[in-house]
Amino acid sequence: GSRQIQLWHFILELLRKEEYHDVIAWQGDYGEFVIKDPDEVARLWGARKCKPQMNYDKLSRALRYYYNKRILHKTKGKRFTYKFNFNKLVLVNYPFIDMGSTGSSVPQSAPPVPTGAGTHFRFPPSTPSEVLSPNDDLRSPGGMFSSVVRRMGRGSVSDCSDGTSVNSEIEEGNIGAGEERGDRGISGGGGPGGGGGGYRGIIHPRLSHETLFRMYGGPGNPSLSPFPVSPLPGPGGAGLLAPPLSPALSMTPSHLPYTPSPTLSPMLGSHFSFNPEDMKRYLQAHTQSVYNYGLSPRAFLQYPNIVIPQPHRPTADKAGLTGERGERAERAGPEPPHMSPFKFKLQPPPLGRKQRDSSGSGSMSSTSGLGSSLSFSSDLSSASGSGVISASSSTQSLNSAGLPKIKVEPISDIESEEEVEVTDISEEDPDERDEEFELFSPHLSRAPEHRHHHFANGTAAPQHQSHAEDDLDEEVFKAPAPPPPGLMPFYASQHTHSNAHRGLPILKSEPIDAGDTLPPQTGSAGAPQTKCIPLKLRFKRRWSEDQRMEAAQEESDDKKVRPEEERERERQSNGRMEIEEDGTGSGDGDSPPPLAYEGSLPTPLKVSAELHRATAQLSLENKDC
DNA sequence: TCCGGAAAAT
DNA sequence: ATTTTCCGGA
Repeated sequence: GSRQIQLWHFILELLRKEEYHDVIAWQGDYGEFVIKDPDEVARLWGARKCKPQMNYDKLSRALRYYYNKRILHKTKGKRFTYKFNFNKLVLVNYPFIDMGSTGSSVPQSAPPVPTGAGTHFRFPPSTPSEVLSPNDDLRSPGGMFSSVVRRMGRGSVSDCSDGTSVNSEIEEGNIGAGEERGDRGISGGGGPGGGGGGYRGIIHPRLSHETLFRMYGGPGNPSLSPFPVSPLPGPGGAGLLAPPLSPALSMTPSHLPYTPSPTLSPMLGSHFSFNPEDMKRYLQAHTQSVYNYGLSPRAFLQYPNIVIPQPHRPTADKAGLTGERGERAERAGPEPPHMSPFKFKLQPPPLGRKQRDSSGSGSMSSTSGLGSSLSFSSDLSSASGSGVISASSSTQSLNSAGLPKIKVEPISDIESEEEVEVTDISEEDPDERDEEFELFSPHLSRAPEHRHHHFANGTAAPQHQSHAEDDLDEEVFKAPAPPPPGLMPFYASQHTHSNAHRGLPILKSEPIDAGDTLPPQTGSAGAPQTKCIPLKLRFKRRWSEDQRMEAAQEESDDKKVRPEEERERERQSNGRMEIEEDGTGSGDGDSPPPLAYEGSLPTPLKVSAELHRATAQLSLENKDC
């Protein structure tokens, strides 16, 4: 039944609608949400699935199945609280988003930074585009909740045989009133504060719907049914109209380039897609968070388009400890704006080749600097074709601005990865690394060229790592399909300045070579890679960043797989107690994302804006029972 | 409450 | 393949 809506999609749907804030809402941080009214959520879910007998017990069982899939985790110690593994959900699917250019707007809800290191650090270097497009959009009213929903031809109304008849609010987000809302809900009138009343009152659902539809070029794609999901009466209330609703759109004159269509949708099986713009932002945020958390930069490897500020690193210094790079950050100027708080090794630009390339710039990818050098083998990718190889890596080119951009080497560059992992990120838990690795590099393959390239660099290292173990991953996490060519313009439009020259990412397809594959590190970082690791061992670790912070209250992984360690860790974690509670007073100031719901929500929500945004854009289809 | 095994249902 | 149902156990 992958065809049908999946529970996590549904949850996300609910989460992004303030109508349901009384029932389920983001709380805590970074993907954490609380089911405030389990019965209601179950009821809604049951309605959607036409399973009147649904109850929280069953629903929660379904949620538990997500644990191993790593879509969700339980936040221990907090009742009815779960957490999305958002990274996976998003990043994996939108590797092609260029994070480099988007501006500094990311700050927001990057999850709490443990060390505080992140403060001065801004991942996305400021760029011209940043200037041009102020990030204020983040806060702007309509921003985050616009969404595009793709519906099946008949998807709009699903009728359950039983009388429940409730399906729809979610599906129809915009339709007039929710029938069932009446019963519980938002009784006060629209949840958040009864005061203003829900946005429904403010925006005419219909109107907004139409408007958006239009914006998206709806006519062209009838299947699209964008609608505003959130009120966000912005300051001045101006935000109600369509344009404001989607800052992304407004910023992107030609948002049209990205027209979610079934075929184009990155998520193949699931009908779930994000607006590229938002994704871009999200990714930025994520990136920042990665930095903040001191995660392995490896995460970036999967995203060729990501430009990482180059710490000065003329030559290959392998063990380069991080120390030095730390502080010279220069903003504008031809130099890379930031240094990364953590140490990682960037792939040295292949000098000789680089130059050649710059002149020749034959095929896009390598020259473009951003071209993706990776390919994801996904259903689509196969469809889309095969393989081109992007050149590797590192060719970096100066952008028009003259900023040297360095692209982190995709998987192919094992060496650097290893370096990173082993040398630099000591803190990092091997497991996590694995996780990350796996998370972000679903199905990658190396092109032969890469190898050569590497050697040329002198970095010939035992490369493996391409690891192909994603078999474990679920569909949802499958590698994203290569961005449709049509999408690319998106970037260009966004970043005319620096990125315009970039070529389209190219897909390279390469059969996964088992031999090459490097199994995720199982534990010993330093240990030599073993070619074959038992499947069990390879099982992915569930968590990544925040998990660690949160202290491990969460089990690290599948007990089954690695019983011993896990258990232990878990024990420790359990020992820990959770203090967080709701927040009334917590000074934390939950930061509901920049969104201002109207006024303020009754309940302080601490939500990761990125999460919000991203989820806001998701679309799902198929609501038929 | 939460966790998962098991089996059935879709 | 995912979810529903049922359920014993912590």
